[in-house]
Amino acid sequence: MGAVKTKRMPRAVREQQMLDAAVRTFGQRGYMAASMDEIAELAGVSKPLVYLYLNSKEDLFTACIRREAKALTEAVRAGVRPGLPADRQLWSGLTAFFTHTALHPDGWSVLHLQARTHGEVFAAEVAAMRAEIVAFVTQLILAAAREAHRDPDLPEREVAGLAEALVGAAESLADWANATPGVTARQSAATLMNFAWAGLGDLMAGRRWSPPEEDDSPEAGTGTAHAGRTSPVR
Amino acid sequence: MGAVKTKRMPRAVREQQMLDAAVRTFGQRGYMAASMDEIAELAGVSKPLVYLYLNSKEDLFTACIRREAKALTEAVRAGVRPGLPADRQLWSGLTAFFTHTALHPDGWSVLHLQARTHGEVFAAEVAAMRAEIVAFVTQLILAAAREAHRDPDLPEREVAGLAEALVGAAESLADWANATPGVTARQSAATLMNFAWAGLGDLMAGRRWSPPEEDDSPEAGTGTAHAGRTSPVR
Amino acid sequence: MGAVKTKRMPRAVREQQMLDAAVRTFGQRGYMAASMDEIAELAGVSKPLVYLYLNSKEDLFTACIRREAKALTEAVRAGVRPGLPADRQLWSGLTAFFTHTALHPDGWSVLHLQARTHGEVFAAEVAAMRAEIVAFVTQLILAAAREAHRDPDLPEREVAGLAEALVGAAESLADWANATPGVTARQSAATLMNFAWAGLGDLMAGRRWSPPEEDDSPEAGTGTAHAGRTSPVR
Amino acid sequence: MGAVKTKRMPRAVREQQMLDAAVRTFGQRGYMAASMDEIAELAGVSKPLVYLYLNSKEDLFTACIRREAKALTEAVRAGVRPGLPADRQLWSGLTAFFTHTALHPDGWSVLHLQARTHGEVFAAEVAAMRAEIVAFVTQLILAAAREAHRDPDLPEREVAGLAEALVGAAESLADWANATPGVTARQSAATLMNFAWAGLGDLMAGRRWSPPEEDDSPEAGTGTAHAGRTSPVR
DNA sequence: CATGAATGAGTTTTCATTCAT
DNA sequence: CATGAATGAAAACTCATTCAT
Repeated sequence: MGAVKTKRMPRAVREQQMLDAAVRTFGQRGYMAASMDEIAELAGVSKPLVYLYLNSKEDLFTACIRREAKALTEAVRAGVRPGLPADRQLWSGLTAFFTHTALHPDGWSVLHLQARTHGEVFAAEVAAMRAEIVAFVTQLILAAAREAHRDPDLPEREVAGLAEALVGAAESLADWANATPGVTARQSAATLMNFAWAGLGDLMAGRRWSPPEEDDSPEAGTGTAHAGRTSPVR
Repeated sequence: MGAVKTKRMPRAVREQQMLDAAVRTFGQRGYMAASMDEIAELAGVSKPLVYLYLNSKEDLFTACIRREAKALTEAVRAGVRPGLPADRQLWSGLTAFFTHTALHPDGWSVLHLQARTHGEVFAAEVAAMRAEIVAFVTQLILAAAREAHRDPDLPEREVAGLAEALVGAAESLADWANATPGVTARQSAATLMNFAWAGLGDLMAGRRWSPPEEDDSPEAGTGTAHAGRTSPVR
Repeated sequence: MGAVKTKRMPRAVREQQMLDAAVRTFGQRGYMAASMDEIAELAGVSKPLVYLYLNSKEDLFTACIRREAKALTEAVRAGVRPGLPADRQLWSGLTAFFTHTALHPDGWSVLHLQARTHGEVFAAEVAAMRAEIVAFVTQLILAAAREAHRDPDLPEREVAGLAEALVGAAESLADWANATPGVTARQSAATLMNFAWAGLGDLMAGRRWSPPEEDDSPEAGTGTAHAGRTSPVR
Repeated sequence: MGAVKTKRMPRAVREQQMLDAAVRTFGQRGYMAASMDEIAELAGVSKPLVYLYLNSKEDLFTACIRREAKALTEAVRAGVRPGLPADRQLWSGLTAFFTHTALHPDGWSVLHLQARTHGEVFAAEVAAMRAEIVAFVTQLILAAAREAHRDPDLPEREVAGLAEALVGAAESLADWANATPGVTARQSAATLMNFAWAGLGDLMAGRRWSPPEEDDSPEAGTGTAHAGRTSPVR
């Protein structure tokens, strides 16, 4: 099993083998630490062929990102049954998401860790995919409100923030699940539903948690502590 | 401000200057893209001195991680008043967390992005800090249950998952807040409390979201879908 | 015009197409910067065919040099009418030379620039052609002396030097004309005749310019100034 | 004798050693065929040091061109005595030129062959130096006319052409002398003076060689032969 | 201590060249 | 013959790291 010296393959096949090797190497070593030598060897071909087909390290990384992003979004889309109620849709989407990230940890590492730490160009590539998912979740939250026959009086901006939080929590859980042996996709999904869905329900019912009035002084000894985004020390 | 040509400083001070420069460079460029030349110049010292004090690039990076991890945990700890009810404690802890990550974006980048993308050794360093914070949050959740005079009958394992989710969501929000102008620490904290605390409350009241019985077939055609962390195809 | 997809041409024709493409590419890019890929594509054939017919890049370049050298010498020869007086013969030879180099700038670039800058082997190839032309010019100078019924008492060696100078000046002028828009072949030839022929006439009449006696000290402080070709410092 | 492993030299000295090695390598191999490895080894240093001091192959080549151009122009300038009559000035300038090119054949190859065949940027660098020399020669021709108390009625443009021809002839002769053992700088200078100076004298006296009226048809069989710069087949 | 001089070992990338079909 | 698949060898360039002064 593994890279048997198979010669003379059609281009399309070889390209996939190269992408497989690249995703694995980039996912484990990181973009910069991954060497084209290693990728070529893992793919079972010579370096010039990698360049002939994929042009450059940058292009190769971009191709990886695109392929993995497409695979992930399609897995999630395929996992969701359009007709179901909102919570069921969210559940099945999350399950598909955690299943896919568990089956393709290197692809997930490329998307979630590597692509975001190695240049705006790559980050933008992932941001496009993420935006699509956030939009999907936003629709689900609004649908849930409609199903409950409530007018949650939630400003659009807040809904966006909640969707962000939910997606972000899912991403973190995926990392954690991949790093923690024994956690299944269903468990991750259940944890997240329990953690968030009831909170969302309360929110839509108008019950929200109110912060106390200016009681704190974190960042001990610093008067500007509550300033949040005041220009940080550079 | 910055690298004034000041001679003859005690070693401890010089080391801090070097770490300042290193955190900033690693945070902005990434571990591999950061060059020792740049760090030394930014610190206003010669390269051999950096090696004399900090041995190697790896050691320097590790030192950065340790310093920033310590600073972050201490900031959070200092923000929490032990006597308060659990929700207030969580609120103040989150506010301290978001405040600190906003004031030290390069340090946060080193901890959350760079350390996790450049080798197991560095990742382990951060994992230790994270474990501490997760433990703290776990205590809060249990305290909340006690305060509600309920026995939520939550298995330890599930509590751990919830704490993970909460911490993970906070991390994601910190990234998002740092990348989105105009979001204050208080706002981030409020969003997260609204998003999660009610869900936690429901959970502790015994109301939980129940997944449907084995209805899904994610990763179409693959029987191992529910296997979560079964060894992925390598 | 150019590489139409015409199949099944006789070998000789295909070879000429390849040489056309090669001369053009070598002339414009230079020997090393020219890639076999580019040449094959410009010739409208596949790379292996180029190797089948012409063996290697070196052989291909040599073939280019030979073809262009032959074309140039034949053009000059064809331009000269054997029966005319020496000055008229020189004039028509020069005109033919400047006309040819203007019509085939890439060929001229290959001969005069590229072949001389990329290795002894190629330079020798051109040197052979040049020797032929120099010999022809030498004959013309001697003929001119005979026509003038003078015995100029020119040592053979000096005649050789003069022929060299004339040919060299012609080469320089050809480069200059090719780089300067608006200069015709007749103009170049006229400039050179005016520049040199009277000088030659005077020489043959025994009037020569005499250098002063050892007055100079070029290459200040170096006693070897008059040494010309003594082995230079290596 | 040669590159003894001398360590720890001041930067200025090492840079000259590197330029020496580079001029020699570029002059003999050509710009593209010269490898930075070879240059570094010949200079007796490691490659990184070459890059540290001279940035890139392009910059290194440019530095070579500049240094050699400066050396050549200064050698010629130093060889000319301002007070002398024009022919004596030209004689001493030519002698200095041929002496210098003979003593520094690699430098001359870099200037005359390599720099002109490897990119506009380099060619421009040499063109500047050449323009300076052509201007100097132009002044000499005009001075000669003045000394002869003649108004040669030569249009400025024609004088420029003659200066070009003279400089071009000198360049060609320098190449030839460097390739032909036994030719001294004085001999080259004398040949060129004999070849050209009398011709110039005749020209200034109003005696010029007149081409016959449209008698020729070089480039046998081609009707466009006399067109000089008609667009060549591309 | 501080610093300029110096390098070993690696990186990405390109190209002439060949074979199997 | 024609062509797509494939590579050995080398090139330019970079960087963490170390001494001698």
